[in-house]
Amino acid sequence: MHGDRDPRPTLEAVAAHAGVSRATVSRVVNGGRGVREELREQVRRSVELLGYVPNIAARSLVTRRTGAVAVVIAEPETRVFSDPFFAQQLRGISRELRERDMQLLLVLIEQPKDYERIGRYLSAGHVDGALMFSLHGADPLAAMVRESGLPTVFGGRPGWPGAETESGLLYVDTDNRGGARQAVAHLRARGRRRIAVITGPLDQTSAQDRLDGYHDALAEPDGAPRQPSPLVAHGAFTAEGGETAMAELLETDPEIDAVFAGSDLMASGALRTLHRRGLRVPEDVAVVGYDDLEPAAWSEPTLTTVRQDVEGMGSMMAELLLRRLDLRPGDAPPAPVVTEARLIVRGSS
Amino acid sequence: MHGDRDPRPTLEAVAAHAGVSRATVSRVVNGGRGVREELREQVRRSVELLGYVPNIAARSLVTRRTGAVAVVIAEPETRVFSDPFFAQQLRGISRELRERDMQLLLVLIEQPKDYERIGRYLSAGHVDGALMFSLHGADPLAAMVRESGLPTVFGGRPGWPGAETESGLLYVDTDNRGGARQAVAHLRARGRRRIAVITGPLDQTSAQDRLDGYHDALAEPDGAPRQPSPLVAHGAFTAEGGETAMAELLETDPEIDAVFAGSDLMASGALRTLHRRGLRVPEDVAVVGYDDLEPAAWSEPTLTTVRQDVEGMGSMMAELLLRRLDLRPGDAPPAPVVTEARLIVRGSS
DNA sequence: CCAACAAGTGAGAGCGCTCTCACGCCCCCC
DNA sequence: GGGGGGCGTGAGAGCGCTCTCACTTGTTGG
Repeated sequence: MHGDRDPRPTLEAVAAHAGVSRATVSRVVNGGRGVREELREQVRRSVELLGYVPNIAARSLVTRRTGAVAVVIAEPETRVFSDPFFAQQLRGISRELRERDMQLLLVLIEQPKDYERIGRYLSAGHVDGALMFSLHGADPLAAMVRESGLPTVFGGRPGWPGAETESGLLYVDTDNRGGARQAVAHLRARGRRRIAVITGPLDQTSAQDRLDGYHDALAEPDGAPRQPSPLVAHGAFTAEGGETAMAELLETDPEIDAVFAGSDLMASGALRTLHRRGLRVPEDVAVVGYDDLEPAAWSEPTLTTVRQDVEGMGSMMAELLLRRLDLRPGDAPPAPVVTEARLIVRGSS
Repeated sequence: MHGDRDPRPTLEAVAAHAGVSRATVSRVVNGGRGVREELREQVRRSVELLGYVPNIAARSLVTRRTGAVAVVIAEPETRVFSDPFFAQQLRGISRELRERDMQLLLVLIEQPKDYERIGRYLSAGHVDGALMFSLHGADPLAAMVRESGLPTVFGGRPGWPGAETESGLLYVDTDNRGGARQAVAHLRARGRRRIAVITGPLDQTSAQDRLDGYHDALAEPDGAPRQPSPLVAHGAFTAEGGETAMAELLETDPEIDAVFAGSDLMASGALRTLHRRGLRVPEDVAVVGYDDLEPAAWSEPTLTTVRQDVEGMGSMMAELLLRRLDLRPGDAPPAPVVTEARLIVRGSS
């Protein structure tokens, strides 16, 4: 019942079995360079036969590498976590790490008091690097990471003051601005002339960038008359927020004929408000979302939205971090990555 | 740039600084029993001053404890992972583990070939225990775990052949059968007399249990005439599945006046089919879901559903595992936990 | 033919910690 | 007053691994 997992063979045992020294077995186990093919094969057989698995604790004690990467998800609001987004990124990350035999340590931050502890933890050398998500504005973690020197890759462009000019900062972002621009340009191409925007919290660069893209698109000359002024409301990336934002917008300007929501969730909220007011989508008001989450394809009508390769972003983050970890003194450091965003046209526009 | 995280003080350094032996510092760091209060305080000061953090690799090398728990999510279908369910459970787990200074190793299984590797990994002593989710029928992991003797707690009652009688099996489940019974009883109380059910994949106990609950409720005498026969369709726990299942049901029996879907997702699919056929909800057909996920509250009409304390289940799983790990020879082993399910009545019934 | 060198292998130290054991001290009891 | 027991402390072994260094062999060039 108790599981006799202990009599695990050690390097020593394998060495004895294969009739070689510990050092040789170690060499074989770690790549096998500099060992005669014949011997190598013999060691491999012994490893197989005895079911040898290296003890990572012992290994990392001497190599000073833990073989683990922390994935830190700061979650001041519950919202963040019911988001399929993370799940998908995590998946990409997991795949990449698994290929490199690295472990994924999941660190969830819920309360402010967790911060200090986790900062300590991360700088204590328990992991080789960290992946961090959705930091808001000047998140304390950012500073901690910088001080500790822990190699870190951020999910989404960090937005703390001075982040743009910080050198060596690593992140994977999607082209939020370009995606938003596409969305709004699409609405204009459809003949919409009073296009509103519902933004997320502007202390996240993704929300700010999407808003910027909206402005970009409005400013682009396309032959049609310019929209008198931008129409902006804030929705906090939640469905409820989208609902009230849409209501506000209609209050401000009942003539609105299109709305670009900074997330599918907010778009779904907006849709509800429009339904309730008896406005038809897309006939009266066209709606475009952002993210292309599953529900986007199910909503009534199906949602035109902007898709990003979420899983790919996850694996890129991991890859970037691994490259950074493998960096040799002479090498050029890796650079941030910005992935493409693509408009998916469906029924709502 | 490179982060000079290395000159971390060791036990030795703290001992020297405090003028005591390594052993004493170790004692203080690990609970401080058997050390004079005065000395203890002095050691604590040194620890604080030098910023000492124990090297877990060294520690676990000798204690044979890793201080880590694997959370294994087998995910043959993508569906599983876009499910807010896991996210919430993970959160409960994370909270519990954090309190005990244990680490959460996330292990995602995507491909069949991952199984063997992960089985090896788990039995290799890299973690002290494992938490496993949503195993289908006779998942290979179950056998691996059993063989390796790795302490494990399952999320959801395991369903492999013989699992019921296996002693020492630990899991946390919700009262699926009771929840389903409540749902269907509620429909009958509302005067519905032709109640259909849309089930999930029956190789998962949760789906089977909910179906059993449906049958239970139909069999309960309540004064009203008995429904001639059960009406069952399968929906695979997806929205699309719910959609087609509902269509099949209406095909079979156009007189259906209520449907109990084994998940909110399937209920939302059913809702779409009903809409499309011009059937009104709840006037013509009442709908009840299961899970109480966010979208349940947003659908049109809002969905009557069965709620379970997902986050609580997560922390219970962790707690159960930790109790199991701390078990001393004489102690009574912990037992599985089944949490309550509660019907939430909303607009669709 | 021997020095110079490369390649393959083994011996041994040591990573930072825990834990057993022995030692010294003080208190108590006969 | 001496022996026994408890408590607090330190010395030292050893967890399983990697890595440096020295050694042995085989190969090459002068």
